[in-house]
Amino acid sequence: MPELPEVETVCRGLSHLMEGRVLKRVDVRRKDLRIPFPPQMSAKLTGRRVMRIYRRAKYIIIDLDNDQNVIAHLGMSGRMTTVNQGDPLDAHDHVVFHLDNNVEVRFNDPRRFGLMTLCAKTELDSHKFFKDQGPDPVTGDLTPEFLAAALKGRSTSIKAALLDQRIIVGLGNIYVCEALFRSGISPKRKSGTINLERAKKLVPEIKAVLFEAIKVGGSSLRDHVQPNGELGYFQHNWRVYGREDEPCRNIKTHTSGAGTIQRIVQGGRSTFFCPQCQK
DNA sequence: CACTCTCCCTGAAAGC
DNA sequence: TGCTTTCAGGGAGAGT
Repeated sequence: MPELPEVETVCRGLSHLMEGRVLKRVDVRRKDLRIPFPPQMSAKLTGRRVMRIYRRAKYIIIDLDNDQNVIAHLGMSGRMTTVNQGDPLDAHDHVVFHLDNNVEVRFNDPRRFGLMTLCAKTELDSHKFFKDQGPDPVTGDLTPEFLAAALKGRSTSIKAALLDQRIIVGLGNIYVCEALFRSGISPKRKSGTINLERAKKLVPEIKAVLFEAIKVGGSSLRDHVQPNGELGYFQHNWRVYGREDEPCRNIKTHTSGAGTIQRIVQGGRSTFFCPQCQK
């Protein structure tokens, strides 16, 4: 599931492959993903040079040599792969970029929760995807003071609040669970009770879990591309996510008997946590 | 406005 | 073994 670190790693791989290259041809192989592709997207991209590729929240931004940006989101099953020109297509290869060095980059997304669209550069900040978004924990100015203020008076759970991209961007289900565990904060706690003292524990752990994942992603992939051509995915060792009924790994509790990781459902989504360590 | 719920989609895994 | 059911989840929009 691509969250901030995976998108960051995909962007670095795409930068390596695509920056400076001309899009010789772009095949758009269906009419939509989560939203329709813009009219004439293939024609609008053909002949353009890729100037820069970067991450904004969980979106991939491709900066072209005209007034346009490509905006892409991987949803939950979206992947970018690279192959040599002419390799057999997969049924879920929805967009194929043919570069001017005979390399192909493909946007593959079986579940089609992803999207790809175009936006004038001057309208990017005011685009509906971005205009209400909170700060970025990695590149932005997320501080304990900001988070405590943003959560003040809210009755919803801290788990739900951290998934809300209007408060802060980049976190998905996995990293929210991991950051709360590392902070010793219960996912069930009301957001409004995250005072400055608790925010001072939480914010550094949000940043740490994301930075660590980006570092692993960057170092585990040669040139950010795996042997199978896939960009941006790597092995993780989660402390709580997906570990229901397994022993808690928090060393501090082991002296008094380790807790057991529990799974609960919040907002229709699984939350993993240690009731003993997280209060 | 704050908050919760439902839906979109397919493939892997679990259940029978 | 083979079929059916369940689950995963980001974000939009509807509903309370």
